[in-house]
Amino acid sequence: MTAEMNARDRNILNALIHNYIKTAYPVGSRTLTKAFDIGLSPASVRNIMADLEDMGYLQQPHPSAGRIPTEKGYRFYVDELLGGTPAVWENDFSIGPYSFARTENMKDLLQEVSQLLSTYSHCTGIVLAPRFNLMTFQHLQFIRIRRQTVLTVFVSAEGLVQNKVIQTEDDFTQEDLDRFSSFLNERFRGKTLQEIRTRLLDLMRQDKELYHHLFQTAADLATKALKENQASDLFVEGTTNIMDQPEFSDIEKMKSLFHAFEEKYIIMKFLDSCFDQEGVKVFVGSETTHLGTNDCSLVITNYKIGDQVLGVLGVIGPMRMEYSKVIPLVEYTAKRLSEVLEDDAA
Amino acid sequence: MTAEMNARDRNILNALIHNYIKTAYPVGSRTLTKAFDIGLSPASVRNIMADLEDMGYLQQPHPSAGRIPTEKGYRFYVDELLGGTPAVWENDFSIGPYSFARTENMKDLLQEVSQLLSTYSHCTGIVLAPRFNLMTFQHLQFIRIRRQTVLTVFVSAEGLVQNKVIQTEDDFTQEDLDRFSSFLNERFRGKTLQEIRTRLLDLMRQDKELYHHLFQTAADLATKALKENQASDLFVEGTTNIMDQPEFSDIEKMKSLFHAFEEKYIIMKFLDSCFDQEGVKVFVGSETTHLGTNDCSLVITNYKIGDQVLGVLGVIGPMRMEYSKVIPLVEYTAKRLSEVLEDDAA
DNA sequence: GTTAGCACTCCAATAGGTTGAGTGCTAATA
DNA sequence: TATTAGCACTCAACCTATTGGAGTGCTAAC
Repeated sequence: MTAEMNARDRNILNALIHNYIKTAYPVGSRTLTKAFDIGLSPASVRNIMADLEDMGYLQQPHPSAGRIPTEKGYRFYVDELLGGTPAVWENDFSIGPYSFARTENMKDLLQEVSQLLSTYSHCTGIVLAPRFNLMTFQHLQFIRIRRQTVLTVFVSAEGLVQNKVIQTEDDFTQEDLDRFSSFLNERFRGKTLQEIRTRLLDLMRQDKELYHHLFQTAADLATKALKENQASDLFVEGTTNIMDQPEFSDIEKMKSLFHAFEEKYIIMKFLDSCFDQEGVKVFVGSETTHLGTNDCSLVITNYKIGDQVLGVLGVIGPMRMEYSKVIPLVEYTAKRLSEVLEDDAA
Repeated sequence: MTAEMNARDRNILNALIHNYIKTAYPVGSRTLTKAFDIGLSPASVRNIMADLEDMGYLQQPHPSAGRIPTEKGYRFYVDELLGGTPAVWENDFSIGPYSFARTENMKDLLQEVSQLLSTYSHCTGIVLAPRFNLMTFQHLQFIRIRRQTVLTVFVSAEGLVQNKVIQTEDDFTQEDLDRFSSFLNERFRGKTLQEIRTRLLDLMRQDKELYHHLFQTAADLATKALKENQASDLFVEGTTNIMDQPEFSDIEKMKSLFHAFEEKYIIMKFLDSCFDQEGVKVFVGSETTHLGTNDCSLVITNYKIGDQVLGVLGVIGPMRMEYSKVIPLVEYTAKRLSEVLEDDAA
């Protein structure tokens, strides 16, 4: 039953999926022989298509219609038929003036990247901002806002800025706070937050008497300031692109997807789980069910500085998306972003 | 033709619009006499409805259907039929636990307000963050990021924080920057940015020799830091609520509205223009055409500290929205937000 | 001025008929 | 044995009545 696929079968499946991605209509045997130069008659193609359906790669919307790919079909297409060298598949994906400015503002940069992903893919672009945890300490500043209330400003070496308001037990003057700041900055610059946090914990656990009061207080403030922050940001752009896709003429499907766009943590949780996986990952159909949808695909990869993974970016679109363009696009974009950030950090 | 409307006409119009808002179906004469206790027969109601149609308040989707309100009808309903004391119309709009915490983080607060507006209105909530210009100076801090690059952190008395990265001609040490900061903070605390900006301009125009070098440089940095910023933020929540409305089963209509949600400046520009108008403003149908839609209504008002208007908040929804609930909701929310901010500033 | 009655209109839902794209199967072909 | 031509069949999509129901406008009676 689940026999091995020969070259001819693969060829047919490939052509059919290509055609369906382009037209969004079920593909019949005749159409296929006309559009692609397979050296076979429609009748032969029909036999092969019937086999492919038996194997679970194709399905018929209704008994006398053409075939459309199943989820398994897409999976096979992505894994086997597109080959192994993404950048080559369609490196003519007319990237044109695809270069984002070395923006001073990290948020603007990430939003622009998301925007570009959406523009070139005609789907929705997503960029998960760097995880707070993984950033490198550059500067921490305390600013007195009012009694017992302090604004903390953290600047990472990567250029990301995080503000946080904290409450303190004592009421410090700005001069006190400045002293804490410079004390911490001297010691922590260049270390990752993760390192710093564990070190802070260790030190604070030790006997208070052993340490200078200044240090104790500064460490306390720093701990509060650098505490695992509110979830980092997610940039979602080009959501309206998705409304053009015929598969979303069903309002209910669209609603569940937009719900995920609105409640960003849904998507973030998903992206987080793929944080450490290398290379471009493709999730098809029910593999994205955590987003509240079964009809979407997700193409993502991570971006980094050196070996340090920072965040995740990619594209959300209908299952019937142009993988042959989107996968290289996502790969290329991540590479470019990594480069830009690396230049910046240098 | 456009004769004066008598009490009976108004009564019918009122009942009809109420019914249509509830059901979203065209309302016939029979339905009306059954649902509301008007002391008239369907035939009489029909005559009146025909008059109201002549006057432009009602229309028929097709010749033998019931009537639905026109834009003019809604306008009249909002202006004349709802009466003049919003808070009283339906003060039972079950506000329940409607109280937002005195959040430390202004952004979270405004987002929460937007969320609440959407939840209670079943439409989309929008909150325009305070205009940068109108805020009161509390603290300005400079943080050296790298050569000739400085992060400026501005804290307003209202509790809003703005970060901005600027380039400088000279390469200052952190000590230099700290001196500039404290110099400026001493002089400017409590003044509005508008005041400060004009004063900075005046002073910088004067002969450089007259002034201390420190002041010149500090003023230069401050000018850059406080320059009319990127547009302030807009918080849009509950966009999926709108998908439930039958009027948006037409994807094209929905798309244009979501386009406005995505390109926030479209909405912001509109809100900006209503900045100084007192009280709750209602825009019906084509009056919201700047948002790229003709089928929506917008209910907004401003919020403030004392007499100082800070920003704008409100609700976007279909023309057929529950004005009698939404208008008091918007008014009440603005009042509550103003109170919270006032408490905070004190 | 109000209302009952009636003829009329039009949408919406239903059923029947036709078309066209596509299939599966079988028998003929290379 | 693999491939193909031919044929009968299926089903969605479309068009065309047909019907039922809700609602109107008008007129005549109250």
